[in-house]
Amino acid sequence: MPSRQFSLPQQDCVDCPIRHRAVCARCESDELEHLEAIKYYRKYEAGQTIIWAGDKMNFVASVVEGVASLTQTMEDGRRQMVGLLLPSDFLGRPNREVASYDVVATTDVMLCCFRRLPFQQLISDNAHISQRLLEMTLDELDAAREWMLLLGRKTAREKIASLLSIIARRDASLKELPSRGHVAFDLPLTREAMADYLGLTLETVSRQMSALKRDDVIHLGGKRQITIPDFDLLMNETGDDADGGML
Amino acid sequence: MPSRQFSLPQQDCVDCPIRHRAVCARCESDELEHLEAIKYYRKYEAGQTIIWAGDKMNFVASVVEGVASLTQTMEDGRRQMVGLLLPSDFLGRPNREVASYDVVATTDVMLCCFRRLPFQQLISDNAHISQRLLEMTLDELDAAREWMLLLGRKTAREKIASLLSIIARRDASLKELPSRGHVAFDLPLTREAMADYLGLTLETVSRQMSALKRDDVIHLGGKRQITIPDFDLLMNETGDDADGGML
DNA sequence: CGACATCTTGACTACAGTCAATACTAGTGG
DNA sequence: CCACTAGTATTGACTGTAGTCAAGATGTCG
Repeated sequence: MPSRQFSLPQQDCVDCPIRHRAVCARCESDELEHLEAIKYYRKYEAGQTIIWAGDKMNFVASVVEGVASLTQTMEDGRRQMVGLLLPSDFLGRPNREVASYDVVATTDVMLCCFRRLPFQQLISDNAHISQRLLEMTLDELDAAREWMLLLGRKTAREKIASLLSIIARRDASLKELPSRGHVAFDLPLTREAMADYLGLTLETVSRQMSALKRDDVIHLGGKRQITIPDFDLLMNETGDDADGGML
Repeated sequence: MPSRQFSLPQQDCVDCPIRHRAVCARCESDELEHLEAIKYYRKYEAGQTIIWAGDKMNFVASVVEGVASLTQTMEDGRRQMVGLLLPSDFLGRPNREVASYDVVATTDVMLCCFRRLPFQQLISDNAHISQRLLEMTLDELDAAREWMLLLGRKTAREKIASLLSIIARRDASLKELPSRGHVAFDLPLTREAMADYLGLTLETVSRQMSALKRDDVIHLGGKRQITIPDFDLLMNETGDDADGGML
């Protein structure tokens, strides 16, 4: 099957929606010019696999729009999502040729790609890029560890509540709305993707969603439109500290 | 309770056992001098808490000897280990004052500490250190994601087998022995610590250890001395690809 | 030897998984 | 417009793995 990805016309970095959060956040205008020279855009449709584990990757990229997931698969088909890539998140690893995980577009996705070798060169020359990349990697590591607590110790109900609160919160921060009181958002994941994320089966996800609805913690309009009447009520179900912890 | 940690006499970096794997691995001799100026050693006894989550940390450090664990605790006492620090691993996060996790010495531990502010200065000035730190952080992220697959999708038996194979392998690499065929090593973790690592209860850990013994996958001499008659047999129990995957 | 940690084993329970039937939704074509 | 299909989601009945509670066993150190 031929790839459906295609290139898009060059866009100006200064207009970029992720300009101040992505790996290029700290760059000055002359540094941006170097990046402009090696960047190109690619678009993927929802459901498309961007990279298979084991593939050779000749680029790294920032997610500009949409949601993608990193997934590990065992021989017998058991799957675990190990990362969720949102706008401004970084994809790929400098100095590594081969992808470690499957990367799948959960929604339509736009990537800002950099050819890997020139990008590696930039990293060793340019402190602003490598410092920002370090910072972002440390944040991802913190998120991965938070997730390990969820996978290892939380109940199914707590897992669902935690996932909803995470998505609600980042959705709010994107729209610059407060994440308290009444909150509404679109769920960009299928029940199966939620199950892969949470280490559950899709039946258990469905059951717990129904239970949270029955208990008026969430309301559903259609399958994907979520309304949370009281954000504190949801937070009580996550098992986390009431005050949001130290992160 | 007063801290039992104490400082030790200065040691020379060139004699350091982790010289070529730690955050200082890439440093030239003049760069080492800068590190020497801000470093000091600290020793902790097995069982001692090195840092509490929420504590202010005024240093970062490399583990020189011993094993320490990073643990997250929920309000109701449920605990999940989220990191295992071995010799050469890095502790602490530049640009962060407050610790995110409890750090506990599993065995006696020796740290090579750097005062945080001067170290941050070094990172922004010195590409060798920040590049090495980025590389180590990316490795830790990969390990965390491997661990997420274990927590989310593996059975209790597979979890135990995976943990034993991980410890066996790094023990072998430390002693520069092959990790195949007949292998023997000391388990540096209690049953409870294993349970915290694997997202299980200590009873389940004990039962599965007994089961693996019954099936001749492992032999026990005392509680902590593990012998593996055939490493491939153990690998078959981990649920991982036979060929060891792409990592 | 006795005291305390750690570990093992047993009986029972419960939470989430499995298998299967049914419902809902959106898209396609007659 | 409706019928048909395919993908997604819900619900039910049953099973099984790991958790809970509790009693003993083993090991270590004073």
